[in-house]
Amino acid sequence: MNPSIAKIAEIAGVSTATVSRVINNPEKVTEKTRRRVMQVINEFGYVPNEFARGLRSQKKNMVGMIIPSNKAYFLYFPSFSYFLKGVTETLASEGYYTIISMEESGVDPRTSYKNLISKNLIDGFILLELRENDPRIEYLIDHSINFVTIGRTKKNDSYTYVDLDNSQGAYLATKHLLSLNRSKILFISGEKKDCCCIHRQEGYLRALEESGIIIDNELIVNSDSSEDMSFNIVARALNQTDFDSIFAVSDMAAIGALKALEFFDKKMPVIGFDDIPISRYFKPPLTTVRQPMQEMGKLSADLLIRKLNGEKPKSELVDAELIKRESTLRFL
Amino acid sequence: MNPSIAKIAEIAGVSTATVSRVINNPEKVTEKTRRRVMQVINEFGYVPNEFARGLRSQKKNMVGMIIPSNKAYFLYFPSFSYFLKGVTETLASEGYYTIISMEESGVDPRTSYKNLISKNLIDGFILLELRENDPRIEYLIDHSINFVTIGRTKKNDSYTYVDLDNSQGAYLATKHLLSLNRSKILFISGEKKDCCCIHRQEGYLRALEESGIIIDNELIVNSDSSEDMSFNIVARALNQTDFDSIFAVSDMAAIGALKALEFFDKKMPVIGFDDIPISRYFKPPLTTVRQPMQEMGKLSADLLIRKLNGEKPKSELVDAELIKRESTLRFL
DNA sequence: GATATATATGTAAAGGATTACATTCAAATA
DNA sequence: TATTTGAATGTAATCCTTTACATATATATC
Repeated sequence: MNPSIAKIAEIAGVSTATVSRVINNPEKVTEKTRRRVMQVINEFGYVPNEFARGLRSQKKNMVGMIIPSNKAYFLYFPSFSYFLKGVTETLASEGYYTIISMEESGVDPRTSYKNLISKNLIDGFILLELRENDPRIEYLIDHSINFVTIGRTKKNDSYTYVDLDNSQGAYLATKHLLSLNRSKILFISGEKKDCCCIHRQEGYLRALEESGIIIDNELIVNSDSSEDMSFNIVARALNQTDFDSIFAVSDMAAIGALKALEFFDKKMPVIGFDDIPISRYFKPPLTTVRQPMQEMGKLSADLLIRKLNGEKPKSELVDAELIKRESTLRFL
Repeated sequence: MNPSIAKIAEIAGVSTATVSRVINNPEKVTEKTRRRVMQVINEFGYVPNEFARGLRSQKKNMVGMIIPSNKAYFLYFPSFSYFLKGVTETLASEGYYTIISMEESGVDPRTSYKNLISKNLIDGFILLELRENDPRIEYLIDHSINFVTIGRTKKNDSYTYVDLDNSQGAYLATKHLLSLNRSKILFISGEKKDCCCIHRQEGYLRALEESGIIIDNELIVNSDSSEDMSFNIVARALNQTDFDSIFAVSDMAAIGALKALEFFDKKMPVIGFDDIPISRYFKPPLTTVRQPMQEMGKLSADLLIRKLNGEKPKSELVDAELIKRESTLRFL
């Protein structure tokens, strides 16, 4: 079907080695022969066979991404798709392909990685939904596989990450609530081991401390970030705890909170995190913290490519943006 | 790193051919040698190198999916992610990998396909967002590349598709409005060439005709399915046209319509299409038509696999489901 | 028991590139 | 002009499988 390098070489009157050089190391070839070979390549529409190339050179031009398949992640997906766009477009521009698969639930999170690695299919990975002590990190380092994570663990000097400055995002959100003269802020966090949540809690605490407010541990609650659990948490808290505003670690949790408030006919400012599309359309529209998803996708792909080229790029922390909407503004 | 087939063969005391048979055609090997070879394979954790395999056998175990990158599609993504889950999990279970990339805007829609095909990287494709006279269909048929489409064109006997029964979905929606004693239904359609829209319009017309209602072409309007355009359409229609309910071709368009109604302080039943997550959370919660996305993903992957195995599977039409919510129920 | 047939296994080519090493050729130096 | 040096090109091995074909072994038939 497609002509092989041998055919191109024959027609151009050179060896296959020279054709290969024209493609991969043009500087090692005379201007004159380069021209001639390129002409034949173009004329015949020759494109190197990726399988042959990958087999011989061990460079596969493939990057893997294994997507968490829990429901929460899916709701979050609209923003995620911008991330995906950033990743795939950047990778494609450097000749890499993106292989995706879904995380299998109920198995060791390393299985999918193991699978792709042992098949010799992948140059590197982009890791999503990082957790403290994530076993994938050690596994990939042990197998000398290149990777970049989205998010970072506490011990983060042994790998390259792209992370939202979650702490700063939470700090902005908390400051915003403080500026509305709310000081008893219920913080609905997520799972304890979730790296994002840890940093967000940090930002929340920092803002409070900065304003000289004494931390009340009663006001910090863990959840699974779901709407339902958040509803229940707020419903219970309304009886048991004294609070005047809510900062939730995800938009869905914030929505659950708003529903609980509405149900019990209470009103107070609520902030979420992520800026999923629902937030804009919810009534009241939800104040939230937005991540530059596409940029993060781009960045992570960039860093990975540089790692694959043997560089040691520095990790990146990107800024969060507070999006103010009715759910807090109506308390101005 | 990973042991090669030669090493396994040596240790098991057989030829590489036999090892290969154990893996690919176990029925051609004695029970006894199969056992022995399998034991060595397991012991050393041998996994065939996909690049070598793909090169030699021309079976690449890769399926490509090129994702529309327009904003509308991204909002729709949460459901799309279920589709993706269906696709990747089904493909993975048969040993296929999923390569994704983003459609480049402003270029021939065939470019990305061309690229992957010429690199000899892909066994087949799943095509999204089909249009009437979609140039990709002819292109792929011409190059004898296997593919399955989501959606179908008018002329659909030359390829295999999975499609929602859009006509039936629209029929259900229209019937529902009729049951609320609304007969002057404004139909906000999408782009004229969009296959979905064509079928949805068909269902709308069928329901009306069945009830003996004379079609008023004034009531059928094309749009880009966006919230804004839909808002404007309804705003204008309120002055110029006589209608008592709205059926929009997408949830975002329905939301635009609801906002326009609210803005002009009018009330009437509105139905959307797709059941994006926003619909459930919008006020009023939106009546809409749901597609079984995960099932469609599964089905399309199934059909593609069967095509790759040389079968000629029949296309599939799946049922739509009407999800009744406040946006119509409050007019009961 | 000899022959024909079927089954299991082995040998080696092929798939299409990259690349270490060898060779050729031209320019630079003495 | 003879010699050295460096750049351009070619030769052939290599990456790791699969598979057509050849051979060996077991089974069935007469």
